[in-house]
Parts: sequence; structure tokens; C-alpha cells
Amino acid sequence: MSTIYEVATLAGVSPATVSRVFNGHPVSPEKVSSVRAAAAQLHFTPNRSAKRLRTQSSELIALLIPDIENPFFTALARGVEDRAQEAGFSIVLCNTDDEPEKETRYLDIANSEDMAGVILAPAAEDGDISHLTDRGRPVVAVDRNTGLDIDSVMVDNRAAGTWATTALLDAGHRRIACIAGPLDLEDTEERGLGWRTTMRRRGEPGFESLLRHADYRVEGGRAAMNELLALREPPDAVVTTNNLMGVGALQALAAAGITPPEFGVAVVGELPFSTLPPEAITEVRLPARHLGITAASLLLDRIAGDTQPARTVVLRAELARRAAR
Amino acid sequence: MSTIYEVATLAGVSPATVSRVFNGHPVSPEKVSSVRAAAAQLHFTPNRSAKRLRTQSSELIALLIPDIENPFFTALARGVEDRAQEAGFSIVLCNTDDEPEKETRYLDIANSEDMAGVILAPAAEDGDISHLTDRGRPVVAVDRNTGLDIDSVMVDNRAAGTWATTALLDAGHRRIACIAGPLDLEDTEERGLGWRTTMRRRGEPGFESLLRHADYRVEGGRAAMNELLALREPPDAVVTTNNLMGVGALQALAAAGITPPEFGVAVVGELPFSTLPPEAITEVRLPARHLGITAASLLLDRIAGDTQPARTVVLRAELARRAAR
DNA sequence: GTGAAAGCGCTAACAA
DNA sequence: TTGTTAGCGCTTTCAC
Repeated sequence: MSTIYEVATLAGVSPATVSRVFNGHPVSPEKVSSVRAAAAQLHFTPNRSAKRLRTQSSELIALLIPDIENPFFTALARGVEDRAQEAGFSIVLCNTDDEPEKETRYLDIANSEDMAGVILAPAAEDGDISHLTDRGRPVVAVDRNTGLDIDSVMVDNRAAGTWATTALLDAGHRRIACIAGPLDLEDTEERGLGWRTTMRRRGEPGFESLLRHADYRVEGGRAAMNELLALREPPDAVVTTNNLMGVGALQALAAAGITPPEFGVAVVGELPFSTLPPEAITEVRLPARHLGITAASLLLDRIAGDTQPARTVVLRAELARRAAR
Repeated sequence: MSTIYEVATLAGVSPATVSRVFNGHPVSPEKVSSVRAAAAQLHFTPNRSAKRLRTQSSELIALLIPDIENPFFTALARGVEDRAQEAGFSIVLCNTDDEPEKETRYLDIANSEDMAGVILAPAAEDGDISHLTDRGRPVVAVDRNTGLDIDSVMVDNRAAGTWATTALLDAGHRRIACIAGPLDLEDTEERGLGWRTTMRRRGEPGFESLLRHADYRVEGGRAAMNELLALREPPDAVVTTNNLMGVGALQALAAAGITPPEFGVAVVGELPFSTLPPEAITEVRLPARHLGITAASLLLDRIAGDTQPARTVVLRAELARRAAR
């Protein structure tokens, strides 16, 4: 690796001038071109560690997500990446597995790497981000709330749960079960609440016994669905509060020889890579990519120096039958 | 952020001693504890940029994949991450979108960030990695071959294509189509070659007209399947050379009211999040996670100083009906 | 517009 | 075992 000094020597200028050329500071045209020529000849790439050490900042954004194998989060990541890219930032994707320790480790790394900011889909428990915020590094929460006073981008989870349930009621289903996520996650509570409120308002008796909690993963959804099917009075429809549990529920139904829409299925989220025929399933689509874009925009504002009070943006879900694709 | 100097002052030792404590070099027990106490009190975290600038190396591995939304690659990423984590390395995931420019940019970043090494699922065209290898930074290719003399981890693509085709023949299908990937990717050629060789050996007439090329994405698979279905003499089965095109093909079949296994479908790769009943589809499972683990292992060997000639590891695919899950 | 020089925080000789 | 010191490659005053 060549350094700024070698380029300077070759170009017949001082190191400072080379630096200026690479950072867009005013330099006379002749020197610019001789520096560029020298740099090209030496395959010079500025050393980012040195630059960061000196400037205490970088064009790197950390994105912490709980499950890289969940298409919802990869779509979100795409959104973040697209927006960040436009602004000249690169994103570093970190998979926390919903483990607070991993989350903490990555937050530490973001801090000690002098990253420009962090977008965080928080693990179940609230992490400590004070070492970042103390240094003026912005953090934006996405998809899940933190107890912290920071910008956040959420989905209207209550409405999503309500729509899913209402769609099944409208289709004539009555005993509508709900497979919800872990008890300690607020967004899950909200989606489950949408179901509960709707069912209560509808006055369906005994619906409370049709609630199950699982872990947001395929296996959890399948197990919960199997439990529900084994009930003395099984449901005739189910709402799942995320995409993967929807997949699990459908797998359980398929194994039991039950086919939607005979048995009603509504999923909060989009069924990933589904090969089911159109119109069989109700999806309440979450704007995953848009969540990412919005979070990135908020973060970029902060990086640019915006100091207004913390904002919360709530995006709407979109009710959709599975369309032919 | 506190520095090593402040910790040293508070602990009553020299900066070098603080550094030694944090890097596991021999220091007397009393000093170790006073340094640790001081560090804790100041919330000291070593500055990674400074460390990297000094040592010219880091515990960061870049993983470049062409499509973060393809579950095959996220599974691969999990494998890399798990193995790297064990060894104390963090991975930085970069999405190249199969665009050579993005790949180049990320390779440059990996270089100028002094990353310990790179695992690369190469975009279609061969990138230039000489600036990395010149500095002794190891690069390992995974899933796709490069023309370069570096370690690589591949799947036995030819066999995978052959198995998929044979399974359909064994199930009684005769006019077996093939939806293959882009023409310029070697692994695709290999998988397609497995199909072609098998069909030729079997002596089925006119099978060459049942070959289509698509872009490895869902939409491409769907379009190709629709084309095949519109043929005067449509096929009675199809092999797709990756997972997403398999999804697309199944979507097209579902839309046309055709159901496997009446129409034979064999997929090279695993159908992600499938809710189809067991036994309907043939999958030739690719060891995605294992590819990642192996690539990470090879890379870690190199990082540790291994200088043997470039190795190529070929992993076997696994023939499977969709099992009940 | 340009150069000289200091210093970001850390580690690794070298000395003691 | 410990401290002193130089320097990794860059940016940024401060002079000119």
C-alpha cells in the first residue's frame, strides 16, 4: 500500500496537498492533475484507519438486526443500504440473534470503530447506548421500540393486528386463533392486542383460549398451530403476528391436510417466497424496505447535525390478499 | 472516550502497561487489577482505528455476497459468522448485487480498512484482488469460481444437476425442462450440464429445446416456466438450477393450476420457507451453511499464516425429497 | 494556494 | 516485568 507521502513525492507536492485533493479542498488545477496521476500510478487508496483516527469519524453505518435469515429484516436492510449508499455511506450489517450480549458487543464495536451512526432493531431487552450517544453518535431504533429517547421508525402494529383479524371475520370465520410472538416484545403485544380487541368487540365467546405465544420462528409457528389443531374445539382460522410463524402455521396445516382458504390464515407480514395460489391467504404487508429507508434518512439527518428532539415515525401496513405474482 | 493514557494515569502505570493488559501480555497481577479497575471506572474501550493503524491488521472479515435477500446466501453467511465468531473475528457483510462495481468498491474498502481477510462469492465477472493479495490479505472464493489462484469452496454442481434430473426420470417423467442461470456463470453451466448429459444419455428426443436461461431470481424463474408451459409440446417436469427460480417456477405452475408431483419439479437448492406438502418436490440440497463454515475455516488458516498452495474444497449436495418439517 | 509540523490512540522495540 | 519513545497514515492548524 502506498501512502500519501509517496504520492506527494512522485507528484512533487506536499502530503497536505495530496490530502486536499482527495478531500475536495481547493488546490490549483495543475497540482490536482499531477496528484491524480501519481495516485493512479501508485494505486493509492487512502488508509481509512488513519483517516478515522485523525478525524474521529467515518462513513460507516452499523445496522443491527436480530435475524439475518428473516426476509423481513433483509428487506429492511436493503432499504437502509439503498438510502445510505446515495449519501456515500457504507453499511455494516450485524446479526444479533436477539441476544443482548451480541447486541452489546456490536454496539461497542460501532463505538470504538468511530462509526457515523447506528440503526438498531433492538433485541428483546434494552441495551445501553450511552457510550454512543455521549459522543454524539446518533442511534435510530427501527421496527421495535426502545425505552430510550431516540429517533424511531415503527409500524402501526395495532392496526396491522386488527386488519388481519377483521379480514378473517369478513371472510366468515369465527373461531379465530392468534399465534403471537414472545411476551416481552412490545410490537407483538400490539399486534396481539389488535386481534384481542377485535375479537372482544365481536363478542366471540372463548376466544382467549385461542392465543398462543411462540418465538417468531418457523418452528414456533408450526408447533403452536399443531397445538391449536389438537384442541377439542379447534379454531377455523388463525392470525400470526409475523411472517415466519405464518410459514410454520401453513406447514402444520399442510401436514394435517387442511388447505386455506377453507381454514382462514392471515399473516402480519409478507409470506416469503410463497408458492401458494393467489387469494388463499391474507397478508398484512409491512413496509419493510421503507422502514429501512426511513430509518436511514433519520440517521443521516442526525449525522448531518440535526439536533431537534427525538422523532417517532409510524408507517402504515398494507392489507393485501396474496396477489398473483 | 477515554484513552489509554488516562487509564494509565489513573492506574499509576505507563500506557504500555495498559496496552499489555488489554492484549494479554505478561503484567504483574497487582497492576493488572489496578488497570482493570481504572479502565472500568473510565468506561475505557480501546480505539480500534488507532490499533489498526498501528498493527496494520484487524479482527474483521469481509463477506461479499451477491444477494442478501436470497436465503441460500444468508445461510452461508450464518456459517461464516459462526465459525468466525469462535475465532474471535467479526464479519462485515457486504451486498454486491452481482454488480462488479459494487464488488470492487467493497474490496477496496476491505483493503483500506486493513481487514484480516475476505470471503467472496464473486459477481459474474472476475474482480481484481491483487491489491489485497499483494499485501498478504487472504481471499477465499465460495460458491462460485474465480479464475484466480486462491482457496475456494464449491459444490459439486454437475452432480447436483444430474441428481435432480435423474430423480425426475426415476419418477417417470420424460420431457424434462431445465431453467438454468445466467450463461456467464460457471456453476450454472455445470448444473445445466448435469441435466444435459443425463438427458442425452437417456436419449429423450428434442430435450435441447427445453432449456431456458434466467437470472437466478424468482421473476426469472416464473417467466421461464410460463414460456415452457406455452410451448406446443410443453414439458412434463422441470429442473431449476437454483432455489429462487424454483420458487418462480412453482408460482407459475400454481397460477396455471398445475400441481406437483403430477408435474415434476426438482430444484437445485432448498426451497425457502416452503409450505408445500412433503414429497411433492425434489430438492437437491446445497450445504449452504457448511460452505460458509468451510470458507471461514480456510480463511482463518490463511490469516494464521498458512502458506500452502491454493486449495479447492468441493462439498457434496444432498438429494432430498421435501421432508415433513 | 501551499508547505511544515503536530498529533489522533495505540503498540512494539528497546532499555532498564 | 515495566517505562520511554517512535511511528503507523492521515488531516489540519498555522505560517507564508
